[in-house]
Amino acid sequence: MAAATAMADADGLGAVSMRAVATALGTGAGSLYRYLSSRDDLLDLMADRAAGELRPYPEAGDDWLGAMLRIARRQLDLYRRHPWLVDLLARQSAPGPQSLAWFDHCLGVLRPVPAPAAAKFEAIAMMTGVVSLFARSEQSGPPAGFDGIDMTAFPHLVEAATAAPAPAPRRDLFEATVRSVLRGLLTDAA
Amino acid sequence: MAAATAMADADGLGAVSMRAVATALGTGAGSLYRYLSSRDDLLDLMADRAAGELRPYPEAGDDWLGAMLRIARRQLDLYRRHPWLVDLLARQSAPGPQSLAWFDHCLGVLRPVPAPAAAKFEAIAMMTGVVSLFARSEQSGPPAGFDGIDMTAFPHLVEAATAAPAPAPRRDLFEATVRSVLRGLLTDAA
DNA sequence: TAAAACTGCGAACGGCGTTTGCAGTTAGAG
DNA sequence: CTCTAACTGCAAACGCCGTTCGCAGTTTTA
Repeated sequence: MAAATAMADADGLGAVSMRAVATALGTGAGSLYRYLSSRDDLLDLMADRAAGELRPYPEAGDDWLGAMLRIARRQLDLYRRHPWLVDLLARQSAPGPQSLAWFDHCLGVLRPVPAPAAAKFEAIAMMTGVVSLFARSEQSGPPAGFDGIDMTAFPHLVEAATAAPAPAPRRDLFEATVRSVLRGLLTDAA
Repeated sequence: MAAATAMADADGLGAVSMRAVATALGTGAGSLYRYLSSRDDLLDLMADRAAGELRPYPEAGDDWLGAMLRIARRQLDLYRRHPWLVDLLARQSAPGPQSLAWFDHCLGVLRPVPAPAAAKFEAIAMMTGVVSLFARSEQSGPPAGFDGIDMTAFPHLVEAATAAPAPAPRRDLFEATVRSVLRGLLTDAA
């Protein structure tokens, strides 16, 4: 798991092949199957191990929203450290103990919130999703140039591109989004 | 593209192999490279073709938020029709003409909004991301059973699971989330 | 009519995840 | 102490994958 994680951090999930991991461990590809049932199994273990890095969990003072925001920031940091984690979020596999512990802590933070359990599940999932969106947009950099495209067909795009570069008031986009999503999903006041 | 799209709709992106597409077309795998530079190229073309299904674009009346919500609903419908599109969102490749046209239309809808162009870009991207999160959560079904796990370590999870099944007030979660994200990112009132 | 360019295509290459059978080692029973 | 059974590490092999290549057959150009 350590070897595979190091390789994924450096060169992405695609670099984590059974042969590469085995080579890093000084053995053959087939040997890994004494300890793992499949490559997906390895990926699951890596994901749960990384989820352990979310500790220590931010504790809720009297305001659950502030605690959830700190939790979201820790998630974002984790996704920055391990960009491949974002790709693993899509997969549907049984969550490991570390992931469950984190989820349990979130439920604990949300305990004073008067909302049904299902709503809290959805809110936590949506928060994780929003964090992953920000992580991904940070990774992918600027949105690719429009080279060799007839721009006359897209007037609004041209207008926006030629506008003033940026007045840059820019309050914290991440915090604002997470806050609005959580408040929108967990409180009656939309 | 039509053959590949049909296969992806039926069995997911993994079923779209060059050999499978070629077989459906009654030829060999290598022959496809006379028309495509790579498999990624095929995927890009499929994505842009699917983006064409977003037409006709909902027109903005006097309220841009309502128009954006209708646009988001059309996106969600598209992702339901073509679940594999969600997987393609992660890739960073030059957007095709259909995608650009859609994006341009969104900018047109947002024209009366007094926000910098960069904020509008971010808002549209975040809306697309949120839609993809909902599409994905619909696809993946219930979040996998907790079989053979020591639940005593996760008290809040147990409490939430054993709580009343669901009071089910449940206003429209999708619309509420999209609305809160757009208003949060494009208006001064957070 | 000859030459040049282009098209379709099957075979082949390297890499992948995974399976399998074989040596070498360890553990247990008589 | 010995024989046997179970387990471990491992390299070779299997069937996929995306992609490249060279060869025929056809069409365009001179």
